[in-house]
Amino acid sequence: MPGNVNLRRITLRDVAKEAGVSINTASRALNNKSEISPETKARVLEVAQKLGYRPNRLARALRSNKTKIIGVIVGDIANPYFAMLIQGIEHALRSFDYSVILQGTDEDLDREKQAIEVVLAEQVDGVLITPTQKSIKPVKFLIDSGIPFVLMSRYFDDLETSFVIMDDKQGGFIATEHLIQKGHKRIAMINGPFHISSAAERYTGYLQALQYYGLEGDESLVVHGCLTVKDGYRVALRLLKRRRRPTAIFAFSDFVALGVLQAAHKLALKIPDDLAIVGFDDTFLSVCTYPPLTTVGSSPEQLGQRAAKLLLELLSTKADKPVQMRIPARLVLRGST
Amino acid sequence: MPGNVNLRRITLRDVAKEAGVSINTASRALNNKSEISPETKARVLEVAQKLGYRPNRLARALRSNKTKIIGVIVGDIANPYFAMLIQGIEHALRSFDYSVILQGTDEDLDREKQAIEVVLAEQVDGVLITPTQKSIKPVKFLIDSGIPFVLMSRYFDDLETSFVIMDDKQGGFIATEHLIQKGHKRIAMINGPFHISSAAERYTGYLQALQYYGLEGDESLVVHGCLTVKDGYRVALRLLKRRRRPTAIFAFSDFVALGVLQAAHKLALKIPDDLAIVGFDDTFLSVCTYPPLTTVGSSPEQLGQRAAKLLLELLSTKADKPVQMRIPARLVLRGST
DNA sequence: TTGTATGCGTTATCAA
DNA sequence: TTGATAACGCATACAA
Repeated sequence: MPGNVNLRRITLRDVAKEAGVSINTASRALNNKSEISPETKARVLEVAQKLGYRPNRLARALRSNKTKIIGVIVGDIANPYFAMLIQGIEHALRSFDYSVILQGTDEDLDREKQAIEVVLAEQVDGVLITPTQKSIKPVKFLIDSGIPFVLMSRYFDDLETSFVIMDDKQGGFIATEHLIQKGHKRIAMINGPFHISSAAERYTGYLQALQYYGLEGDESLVVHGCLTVKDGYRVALRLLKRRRRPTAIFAFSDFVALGVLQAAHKLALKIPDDLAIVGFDDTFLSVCTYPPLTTVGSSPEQLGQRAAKLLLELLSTKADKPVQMRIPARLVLRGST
Repeated sequence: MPGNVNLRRITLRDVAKEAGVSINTASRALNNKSEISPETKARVLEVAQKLGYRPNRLARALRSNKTKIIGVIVGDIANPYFAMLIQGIEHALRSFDYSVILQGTDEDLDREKQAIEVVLAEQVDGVLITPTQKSIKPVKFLIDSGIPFVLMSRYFDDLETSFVIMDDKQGGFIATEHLIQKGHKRIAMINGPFHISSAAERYTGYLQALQYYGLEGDESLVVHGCLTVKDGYRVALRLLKRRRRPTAIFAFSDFVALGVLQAAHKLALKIPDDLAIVGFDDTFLSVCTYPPLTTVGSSPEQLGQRAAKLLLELLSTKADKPVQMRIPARLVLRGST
């Protein structure tokens, strides 16, 4: 780490001069181009090393139209699900010399548009986004812009884009199935906002499981629109105070399940005896509670990694046909069921 | 949102030509420079608007040596404390047209060095960092590099840098004082790694409070080195299984306190009757548990915001003397004490 | 295999 | 008040 405060930054020109070659030869040496003799290349590399040359990414980006930066847009950074997603992305991109510019939308449409404008303004090479799905417009805008992007966790049925999502329908099914097999008959679902594809699909899976096992659904046991711990707490409290209360709750996410757990504790219900709870996403939260949460999914980190890798492929191959991945959900048994 | 796929991006030259002025006049108009007639300026602005001109940040950055990007380096993005910190930063920077490049260190020294190299390579205008403090080197390197930066949450006693931290000593004091006033005599502390300034200072505050109120400390009730929920769980379990177990635990963070809570539930201890718990940081976690956590601090979001604003000031004023802020800690009473 | 020269889109320095 | 022109550091078409 040569920390040269005063010295001007070493440029390619410096390296070239010192190595006694043209600036262009130096460039080729450093970029692993083929048309160059091994000796020259070695010499240039050595000099570059000696001088502590660091390419100016700005200049390179300006010239090559590639910033090596990826725009990442998620709902809420403080939500553990997104935090883990981001970690996975960062992890996957690190080794490929890509950086991440982060934007949060707070699940707000205007903020989503704004976030997209920002990352486009930064001329990122690609975008990873969890769309709010409050409108299809921002994503359409992304398509029109021509920039490669991958949707994460959510997708649009009527839009031909690349995405990496969970198999949410299946996830909803196995979560519900599990509760049924544990003997539960009154299974509530505290679901996310219905315009979000994952919420809609998990709900479908829930219904299918009930039907498959011959249980009749009870619409009054289903609440949509919950995203936060507070939502989960509030709704669970209401459901659990009913006369014929549910004996099991399938929550949209671990985050929401945390609120359910809180409500259960508040009402002094024993978990899982008085109430069984299944979360979703398999975030670290699910092992942080007492009892630990039974949950469905596969680590958000993995989803983030896959989305990042997919985007990189899209960037390199220029393949124009969208790639769509559904990660199978699995049940992670812990103490809450 | 004019989404022009095919069309070449509008440049300053286009605007200039269309407005019938020189490229340079156009530049002045768009950058609010003074030496320009109001009419010309108005015309240029209008044309720019009509054409949907977006300045190329890369070119601008290359020329002006200002990327309008801030490097943010934190321990662990998935830790709610850091997640909230990041949110605060993002929030504060958004309105000033700065973007954020994010790097996580996992509290690892090599990764910290690497992260710094990355943000420097991206030529960020400034850095916000929560140093691992496993070594002073990375921060020294930052100093040598000449780039403006602000330490967050942690500082080095023997280093003259700008920082924004909590008043951790005071925080440790009031947390402990609160427990003492609740009648507790055997107060354990599950502390963070001692090389981290906040851990060291909270411990000092803890000791001072004990002394101030005439309680004698018991070294066996103090454990350093805990950062995660799992750490908190493991250590709390051990402490609580002792014959003479503590009746209160002061945890290094809400995150650690979550583990303590888990252990308490596991042992079927009633909170706060059998065991009182105080967390630290006032993260959203503290309202997500049952019972909600009494905690100390002031929202990490605020700290992030202040650090970001301070950095912006440093960037604009070029003031060379470090600015150091200590945010007073306050006790947030909730259900766990 | 190597070097020369040009341009990426800005901002800044000078003259006009 | 304006305009021509030179950078910024790099990559690349083309010539040698």
